[in-house]
Amino acid sequence: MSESPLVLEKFLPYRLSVLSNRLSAAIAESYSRRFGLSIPEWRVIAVLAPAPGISAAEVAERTAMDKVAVSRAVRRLLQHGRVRRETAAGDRRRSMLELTPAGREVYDSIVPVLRRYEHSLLACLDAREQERLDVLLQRLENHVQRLDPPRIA
Amino acid sequence: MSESPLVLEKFLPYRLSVLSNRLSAAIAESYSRRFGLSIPEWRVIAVLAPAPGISAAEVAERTAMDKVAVSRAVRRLLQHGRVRRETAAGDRRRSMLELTPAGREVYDSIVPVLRRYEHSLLACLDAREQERLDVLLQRLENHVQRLDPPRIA
DNA sequence: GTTGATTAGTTACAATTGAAACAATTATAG
DNA sequence: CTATAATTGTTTCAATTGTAACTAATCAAC
Repeated sequence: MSESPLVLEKFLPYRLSVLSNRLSAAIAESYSRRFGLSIPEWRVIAVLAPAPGISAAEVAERTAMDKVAVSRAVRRLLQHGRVRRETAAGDRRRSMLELTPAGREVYDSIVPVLRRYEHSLLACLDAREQERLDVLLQRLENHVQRLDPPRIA
Repeated sequence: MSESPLVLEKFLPYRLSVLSNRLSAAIAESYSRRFGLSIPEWRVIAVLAPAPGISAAEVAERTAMDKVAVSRAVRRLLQHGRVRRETAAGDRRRSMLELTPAGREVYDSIVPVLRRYEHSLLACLDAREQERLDVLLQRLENHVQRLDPPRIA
């Protein structure tokens, strides 16, 4: 019999999961409805826009997606004419990806909406609190990497 | 052409998503390896432990899962003898769920491990910072609910 | 150069998930 | 009562995802 039960609503990883899922769902709904984009597709677009010419592996790194997910997202983006792919000169395994004008249009339509949404989300915090949140998250982000995974008996 | 690109690594919903996914994956790995539990199954166990007798719908509410996911998790827990189900007296649609001794054992094995993990996660913040994080998350949690979803043009 | 190991990316198959339709029971309206 | 609606939970089918195996190209060692 455990002394005090673990209350899910107070358990940090669970709280982050619920909050994050709500946000992701709300956001994904908007660009899915308008452009038929999945979350992985949007993420690929988001990193290609400011860094044209990077490879699929680099996309995977920057989006925290695995290479299979990137491959599938890229294929659909190619099919819809939103991304262009060339083979890298000097290494024919590597691809060079960039947005097409159509892809750029999608990006340009979505960015201001997401900015507004983030803004209205953060409206419940004043400037100092926003700064604190940023610092705290950064700390957690760095720390999680080095953390030993939990091990059961 | 958007004035300044949206940098994914600084976009709050994305940051929360990556952080939360890392945490969930690390945690799920531990109880999956040891007990063959999925995340939904663990969540069902976690809410049944302190609230025996609740219905599937109540489980869904408390875990932020949808009823289909609860149904499937419960079925597997029943199969493994970790949960017991009765029909509610007075409403034969409703089920009454509770952990079996085997289910309770699983719970009791996992809880201290998750506590330790949360503790070592929070070790990168001092007491005041932990308090701040709690307040900020609570504010965001409340706020997100009332927020209009983002709408693209 | 040739062999073996690595790396980039894709494909195939299984497992998970989500949306909609469904059966069974209870509640509501007349 | 009876008909309609609403609720609880399950099932079904399609889409998404994850793991592992795979192809092709490059690198490293000798």
